[in-house]
Amino acid sequence: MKQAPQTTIDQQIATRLKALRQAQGWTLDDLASQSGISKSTLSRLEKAEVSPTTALLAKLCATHQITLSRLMHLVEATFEPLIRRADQKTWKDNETGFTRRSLSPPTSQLDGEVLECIIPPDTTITYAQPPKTGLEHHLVMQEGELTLIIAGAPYELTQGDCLRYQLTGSSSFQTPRHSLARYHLFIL
Amino acid sequence: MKQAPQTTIDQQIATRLKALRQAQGWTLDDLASQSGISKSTLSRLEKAEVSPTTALLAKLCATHQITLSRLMHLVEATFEPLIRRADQKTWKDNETGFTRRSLSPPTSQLDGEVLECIIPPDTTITYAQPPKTGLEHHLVMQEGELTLIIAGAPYELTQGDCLRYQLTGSSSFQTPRHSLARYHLFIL
DNA sequence: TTCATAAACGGGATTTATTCCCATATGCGG
DNA sequence: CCGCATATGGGAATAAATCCCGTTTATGAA
Repeated sequence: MKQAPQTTIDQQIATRLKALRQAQGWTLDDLASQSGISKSTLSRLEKAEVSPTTALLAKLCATHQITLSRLMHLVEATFEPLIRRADQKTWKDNETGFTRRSLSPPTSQLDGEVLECIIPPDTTITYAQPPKTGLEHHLVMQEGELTLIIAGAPYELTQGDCLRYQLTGSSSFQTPRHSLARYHLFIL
Repeated sequence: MKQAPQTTIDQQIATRLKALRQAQGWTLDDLASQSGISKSTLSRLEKAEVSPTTALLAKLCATHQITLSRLMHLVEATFEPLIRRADQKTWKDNETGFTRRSLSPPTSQLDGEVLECIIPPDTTITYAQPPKTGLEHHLVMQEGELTLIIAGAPYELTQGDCLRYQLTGSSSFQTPRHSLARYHLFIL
């Protein structure tokens, strides 16, 4: 969910609360009956027309199943804009040697995420199901060669090629004997 | 706007028409009065409960200021998933030597876009206004050094660093004397 | 061509969702 | 303790989309 830059803390809370509600698919009425807060108040809250009392926030957090501190954290958390190469978290699968480096890790305020992946030569990695269906992927080959199969269709990629797809089913990544594959993956 | 994968042509048209309407900020009523089509029909159209007649589509296209063929193109256009390095369009500013290569060009069906940019040494590029405000950028340095100023804040980037920001104001890109800058830019 | 069936369409009522208005309550500073 | 600003709840009003039903139009078979 994209949102315009906010200024005051109340506005940040407002948009966050609205997102929380809509994430559940609830209407103001739904939330009102569950939380015991009138929908009028909820409406004004989400439009940041009033500054909510802590008692009220506590009730809301209760129905949303999150702690007050977590809500505050969600709101305050100003994501780190710059992530140095040295600070990027990497994860390696020791079985296959597959390396996944998080260049731009997920944040509650951003919709996109960037990874750098390295697959050693002569390796096949298959995902039966996507973590979340319909995610948009842009894959940019940096180095080496890679065959991937998306929804049954095979693609042969070499350096500089770019493949876009919306992942809804299984996917398979395969490197040839003589070459690894290093690529950037932009997910949103 | 993200959309789940569609199956039938009517569903594709439906979501596209809805997007067109909402892009203008129009309600069903607004569009109804402008196009001379009842909002009931419009509602059913956008829910793909009926298959629109061509006469009706023509009226709609007229109010949306697009040709019927263009609408059909928008709908049918199945974006090219694979863009080979050799096929990627590049644009070069001969004044500054700034090169911009479109790795994953914009498509009506995708929200993200990928660019590879190269700025020669000792060059400064300044944008007073973003093309569209609030766009989310993920910049990954590939090679060289770059100083950029986003909303007044300066950042020094070297190979492998990643900078994320939502562009709302001016931005400035500057390379040092001794080094160019090559980077990937993910925009959504 | 004609008839039968199915589907699209328009008008208006209905439902759903949010915002506005006003009265009441609750803090907070002097 | 008083007064003022502000939050809150109830309910009315508005906004927006959907549903229902009668009418029209297209399509296909005889």
